[in-house]
Amino acid sequence: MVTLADVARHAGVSSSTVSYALSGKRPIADRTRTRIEQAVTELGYHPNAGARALAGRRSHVIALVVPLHPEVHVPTMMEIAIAVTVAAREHGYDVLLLTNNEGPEGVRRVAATGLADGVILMDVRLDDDRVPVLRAEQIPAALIGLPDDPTGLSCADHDFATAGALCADHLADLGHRDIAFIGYSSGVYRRHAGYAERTLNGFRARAERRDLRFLHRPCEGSYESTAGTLARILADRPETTGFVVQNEAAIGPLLTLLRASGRTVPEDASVIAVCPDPMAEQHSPRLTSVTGPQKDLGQVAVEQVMARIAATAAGDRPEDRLLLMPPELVVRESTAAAPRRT
Amino acid sequence: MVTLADVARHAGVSSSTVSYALSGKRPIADRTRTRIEQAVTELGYHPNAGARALAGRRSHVIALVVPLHPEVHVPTMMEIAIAVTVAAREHGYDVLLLTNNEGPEGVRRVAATGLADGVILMDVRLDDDRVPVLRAEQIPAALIGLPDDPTGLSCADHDFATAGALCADHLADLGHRDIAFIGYSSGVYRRHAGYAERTLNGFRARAERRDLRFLHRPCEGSYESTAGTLARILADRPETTGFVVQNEAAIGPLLTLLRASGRTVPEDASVIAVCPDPMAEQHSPRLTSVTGPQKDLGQVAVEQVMARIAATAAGDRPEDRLLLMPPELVVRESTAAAPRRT
DNA sequence: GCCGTTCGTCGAAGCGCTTCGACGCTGACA
DNA sequence: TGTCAGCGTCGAAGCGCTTCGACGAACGGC
Repeated sequence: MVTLADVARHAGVSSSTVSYALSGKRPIADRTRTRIEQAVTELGYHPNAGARALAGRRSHVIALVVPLHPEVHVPTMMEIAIAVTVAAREHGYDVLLLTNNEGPEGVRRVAATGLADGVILMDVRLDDDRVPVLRAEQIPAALIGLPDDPTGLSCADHDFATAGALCADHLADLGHRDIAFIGYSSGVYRRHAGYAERTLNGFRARAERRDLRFLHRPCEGSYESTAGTLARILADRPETTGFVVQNEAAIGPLLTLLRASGRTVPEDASVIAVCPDPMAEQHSPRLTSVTGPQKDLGQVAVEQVMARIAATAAGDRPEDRLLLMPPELVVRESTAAAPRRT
Repeated sequence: MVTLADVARHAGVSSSTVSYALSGKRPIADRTRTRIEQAVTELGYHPNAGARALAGRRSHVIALVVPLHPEVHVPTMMEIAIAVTVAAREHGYDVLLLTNNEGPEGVRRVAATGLADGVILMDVRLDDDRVPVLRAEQIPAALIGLPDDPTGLSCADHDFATAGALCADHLADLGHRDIAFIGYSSGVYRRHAGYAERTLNGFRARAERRDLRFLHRPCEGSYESTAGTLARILADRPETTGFVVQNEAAIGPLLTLLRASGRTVPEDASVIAVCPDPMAEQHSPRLTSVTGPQKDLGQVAVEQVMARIAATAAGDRPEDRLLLMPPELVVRESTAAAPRRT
């Protein structure tokens, strides 16, 4: 193993000089620096992470807590996770993967042991039991999602309320009067997942303002459950012509079932999905959809933890940030003017 | 911050005694140990990870390299990743998330800096450029997947060749003579992803032995591309009655399209999927499928790195292990006896 | 009753890095 | 010409933990 001292000897300087040359925290003469850099490559020096963490009181690692619920849409989550690791690397940070099955204790553990300098929480519930831990231990953190009380925290999320409102507006503009909102399974709502509740609330408020009649139906997402959900909707409200779907798994079945029931999309029924663009693109017909960029969410979260880590290290009180990213509605082939009433 | 020394003072012993009491590496009197444990909880002591890594020459972290290719099935990958972190925790290890966009250099980096004690590689290609790095730097590693030359490595994977053979046998047993194998996009085969090639080879060998006629068609998995693929299959070989699908994304479209073309599954066409059980369950009709357990793969990989880390630390040469997990065929509703020839 | 063990504990020496204070130099300014 | 402010470098003191060797006490065997 090559150490700092080896590099120093090889370059004919003291080890503190090498340290400063590599960190840039003090000015070093150009000649000296190049000599050191050369020694580094010649010897193949890699600074020891443990020693660096110990002496510098920074592990250069952030923890990412990923959800385990079968309800979350895994590719979406994964896209955020990847964006987080990539963004973290740009700050010289690595990402520790934490699952939720250790509970809040896991978060405390990695922070208390100094394994991680900060934490990013995904799939934040309104009353999330990890949040009190963050506050009590003053752990630099960023949440992806919104707890009920975000004071003292940095949060980023899509503006799902607006997303819901956009759906209502779009269908109302097209002349639809009876809408069905097909959501996640009821467990998600019971768990108070913010994204589900906020979308629904945003939709509901705008729907009422626009004089829409609507039904909200949770749905497991399997073919059978979607069939049941749709059958009940059509039985309760046969005049329904607009569908809002916020459940990635239910989209495919819904389209198949509508077709099977003799309804053509978009001539007889309009479907608008709250889902990522690539997913909207791959169905047939391509779906009008509402979404925000996942990647940016991950990046923003990283910036937020970094800011909090820096502030905490400097002894300042970190600034709270709350960022709701505006969603965009993309009109594709699955929505059209409501059919004339018969 | 509470340190070992604080605990020692509080318990009235030396800090080395505390260290030994907590690690169990030397016998400590019961009375002393309980006193120490009490001090630990009273003070809320958490050992500092950096110091531990530095002094103990072990970071207690393994790196998990996840693929970025859009072709891999994300939920499957994530299931393995979760299984890995859970299994690692049981060994007192945490998991560092690495993406492939740093290339082989990322693997070298985490190992050389001592950030990670070992590495788990997912989505291993036959000629994987990370493998030479593992060998050159003697990095304790476990591969999920199979490179062309596994000497000096520990590998675990599903036995995809057998999976392919099971598919051929099942359809042959049911009397099908003309089979179409719908695979991943051609990029996957070009990339020499082992799982794709091995399944196909296993299928091909058994198909020939059983006198089956078959076509292999790569497929992107979108609705449109699946439609094109199916149309071409039926044009080239209209007498095709059996379908093997190894492409999670193509399953839904394929079923819809078969139905649309007037073929009932399983009466007119049998479909067998190489995919995880939950996915097979959620289609309609439920799919006969072949798969092995993802979770076990993650666990096995963790055991393998742990073994190699231990061996390396003890100065021994780690033992190579190659584990191919036998797949299982579950008959559900999508396969039946071939229709009588007309 | 003496020796050799084993058990339980201590002290000290690092692990490889960061960082603080100090110090010699050069150059600008009065 | 003397002074003072950087600049560039060095030495040393830790960071909090593990681990090695040592040592006293208790104990069994002859």
